Amino acid sequence: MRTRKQAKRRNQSTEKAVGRLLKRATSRGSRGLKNQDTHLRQCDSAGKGVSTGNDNQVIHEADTQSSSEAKGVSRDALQNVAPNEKAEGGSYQHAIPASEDEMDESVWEDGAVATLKSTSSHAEGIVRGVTIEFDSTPDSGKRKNIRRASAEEKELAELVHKVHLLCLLGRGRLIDIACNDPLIQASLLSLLPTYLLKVSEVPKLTANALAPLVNWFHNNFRVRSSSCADRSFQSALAFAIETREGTSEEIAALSVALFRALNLTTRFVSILDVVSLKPDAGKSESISPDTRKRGTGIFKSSTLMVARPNQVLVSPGKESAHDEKDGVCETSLRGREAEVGKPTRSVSRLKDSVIAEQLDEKTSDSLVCEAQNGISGGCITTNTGGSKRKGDVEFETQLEMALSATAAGISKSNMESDMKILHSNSSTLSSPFKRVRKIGSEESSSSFFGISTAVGSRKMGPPLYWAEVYCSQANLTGKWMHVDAVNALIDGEQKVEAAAAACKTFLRYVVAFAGHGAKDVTRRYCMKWYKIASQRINPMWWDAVLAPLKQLESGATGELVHLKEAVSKEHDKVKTSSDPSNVPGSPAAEVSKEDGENFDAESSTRNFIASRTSLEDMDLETRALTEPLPTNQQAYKNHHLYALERWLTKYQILHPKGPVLGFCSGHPVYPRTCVQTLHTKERWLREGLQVKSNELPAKVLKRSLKPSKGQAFESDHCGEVDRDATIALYGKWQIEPLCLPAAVDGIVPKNERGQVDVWSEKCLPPGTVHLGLPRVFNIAKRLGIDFAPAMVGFEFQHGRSIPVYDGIVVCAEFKDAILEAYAEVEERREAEERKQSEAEALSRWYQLLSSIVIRQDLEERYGKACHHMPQLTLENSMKIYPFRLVTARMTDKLLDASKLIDVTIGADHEHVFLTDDQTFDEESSTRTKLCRCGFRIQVEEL
DNA sequence: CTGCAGGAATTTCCTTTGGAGGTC
DNA sequence: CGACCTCCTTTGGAAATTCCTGCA
Repeated sequence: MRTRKQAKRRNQSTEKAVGRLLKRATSRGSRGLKNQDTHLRQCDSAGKGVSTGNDNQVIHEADTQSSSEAKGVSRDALQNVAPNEKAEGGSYQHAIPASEDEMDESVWEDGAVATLKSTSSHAEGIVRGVTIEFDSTPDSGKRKNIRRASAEEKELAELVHKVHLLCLLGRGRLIDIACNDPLIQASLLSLLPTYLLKVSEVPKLTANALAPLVNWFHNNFRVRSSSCADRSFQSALAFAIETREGTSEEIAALSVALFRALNLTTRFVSILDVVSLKPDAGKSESISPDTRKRGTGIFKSSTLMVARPNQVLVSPGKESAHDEKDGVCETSLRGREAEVGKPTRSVSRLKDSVIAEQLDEKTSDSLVCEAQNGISGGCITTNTGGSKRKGDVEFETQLEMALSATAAGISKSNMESDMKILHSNSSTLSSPFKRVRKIGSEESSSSFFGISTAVGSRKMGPPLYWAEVYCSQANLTGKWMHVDAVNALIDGEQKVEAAAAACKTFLRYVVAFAGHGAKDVTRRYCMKWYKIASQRINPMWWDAVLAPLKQLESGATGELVHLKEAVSKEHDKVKTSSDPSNVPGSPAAEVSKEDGENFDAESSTRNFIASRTSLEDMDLETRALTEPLPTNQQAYKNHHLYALERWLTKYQILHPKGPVLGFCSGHPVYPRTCVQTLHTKERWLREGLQVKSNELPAKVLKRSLKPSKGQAFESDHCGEVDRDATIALYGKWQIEPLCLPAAVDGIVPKNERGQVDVWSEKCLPPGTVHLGLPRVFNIAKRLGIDFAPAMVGFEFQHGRSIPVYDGIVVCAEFKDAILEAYAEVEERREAEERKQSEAEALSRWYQLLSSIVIRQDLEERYGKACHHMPQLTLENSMKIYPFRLVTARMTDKLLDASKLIDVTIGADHEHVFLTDDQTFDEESSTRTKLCRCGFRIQVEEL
């Protein structure tokens, strides 16, 4: 729109200029054209897009003029140039502008003229530096970028995304395998102080037990940014052990190897930082390597800087909570020191460093203390002693939320009472919204309370790799514990998302690798699934890819877990709560179903044995069902769990309309499972379903009948007769399997158009078959069998939708008879066709050879002087002699066409082509035959 | 600076049941 | 005279998606 407006404005100004041109007659006649010229050049520059921008930049740098001065300079420059013009032509001295508008215009025009005419390099430079295109360039450049990605580009981007995913999966497996390397594990064990070896002996593993180990590791291994790409990952790991430093990937892998060496069930977890699924996102993504590089650079140095103070501050064998706390606090300190120490490149780094310096000026001690105070609370709640309790609490809240999200009956009363209270308390609708907001903020503040300012700031790189250690005692059911040895973080799964987000890394795929397999554990780390859902690949594909890997992973880590009765009950609850949410086609729902079944089987025994895998699946599923309500309305547009009525489409309805799960901006939030897609009767029919009798339409749409161009006037006269045409829509619950009238007495039941719509086999009336054969209706007609044309769809041609037919529908009893007759007829037809084509071939050969004979005849009669006989080929002989030249006299001389291939009769001489005189050219597959008389013929062999 | 809401631009999806004129 | 073939104006409008802008 804006573009059009601008174009319009430009046109208007051009028109004005043309008008003036006409008024001012000859002296300034070129003005309007020049103006147009300028516009053209502007357009050109717009077309150039980026390159123009660069040019300008170059000019800009050369001039060392700020853009704000450009206008002023331009005028000055032009004024400077003007005298030259005067001196040369002098005709411009009358061009004193009468108004502001005109002055601007003259400046533009003269600018262009001056650029063209000026010979002084200095002036040229200035003028060029001020070239008018400058103003238009950024705008046009921006506009050029707006161009949408085509379907092809999207497809390509998706392919690239998939390939990248597969590569990263492969990489992850590679690392996982390297972590199992006995040599690497042994080397790590040899470095480990003996007091830490006892970790493996702890029967009931918790986060606390891991803390000293993680701290030791963190203190002894540092992150280096650059990697040596040449060597294998195993040797890179060995080198990293030797030097005690490596890439964050290597360090994380080493931590995994160490844990595995200690007999801990451990996974290598990685964020698959895959290229975007959206083609245009490549542009924004292209920045990300920079950020990444920057991040890792700082990260690396920060870690380097930390090592020392860390050793001073943290003594091994301390209480885990303190260790953890110190570790975290120091990360922030590290970042600060790193910034001071490193030269800065980008603006943000500059900012960071400024802040860092400011921070540095403060007393670092107090800072550290503050940080410690701030963080320790979170750390303690997260990690010390409370991990078990916290897990329980989490589990309970999640269960509650799952129930409220899905099981309508249970939570409805509570919800209603809540609503009543809310409504009685406030007259406005905004209050429920406020409440939701408040809850949300409380939640977020509490859950992220423990986040260190460093993890999740840009000072550190995105946490791309970490380990997951199975802690049997971390939860009632056992838990996969997030262990980030690089950043000395344990059980910080909630912090990962924020940390990644701070580094502009999307948490789209978090994959855990073990036992040569892999499992998607994104749910554990991603709290806002709706934000990443659209950035992930089609889940069907992803699940299919992961299925075999998941099995491998499960085989390696999925030991059986003995559960207490209480736990199993809770899981039953989870199962029931997840059942109503089973949306067909949603893989998550399918998983939950399977789990439910598994669990049924398992809980039937008294011991309640479940595998770690199924427990984890259940945990992830619970998380999937317990996402907090988003606070912004737009998040509900494609939210997998919740829906707002305002985002429903024309063909959607809420059924049942409730329960209300909360409010967003005053709008009630419903479970997504209540959203039903409606269809017309015809549409349901297409799927082999029909609307139950006596069902009223769930929704009635007004069809806006478009009056066609010819009818436009008529409709004016007729008023709004056609306007109240409606479309009746029905929902899934109003549908039953299609029962069409069965075929009776060999008569096919037909629709009002005398045909059968065969959208699928389901749409066939009972007792009939679809014979999708060409020309079969002739047979049925001939045999006197009742049939109906089978319409299989529509295609658009010339602005109309045209039904597409494919064969016929007949009663099943006639199928064999028809097929038999059809085969017979088709055989006859084919024989006929073959005969025809043979006859045609024969006739063509005949024509060809007659033409050759004619030629020969003519040659002999009139072309005796011509000694060298031109080569006759099939092609040019056909070109030379049109078929109609074949005369009756010639035809007499022609024998059987098949014989004529080898023997051609001339007027007085019969050519004989002996096999000895034949040559064959392999390349062109042509055989050259020679008669003793010198006549030569080339024949293409097939 | 970031996130959100609303609007504009653009793409995708859904709908849908030829006929006049010429030739054989 | 009827069967068959060819050509004609390219859907087209609503929903969904994406991008931009202004605002808090």
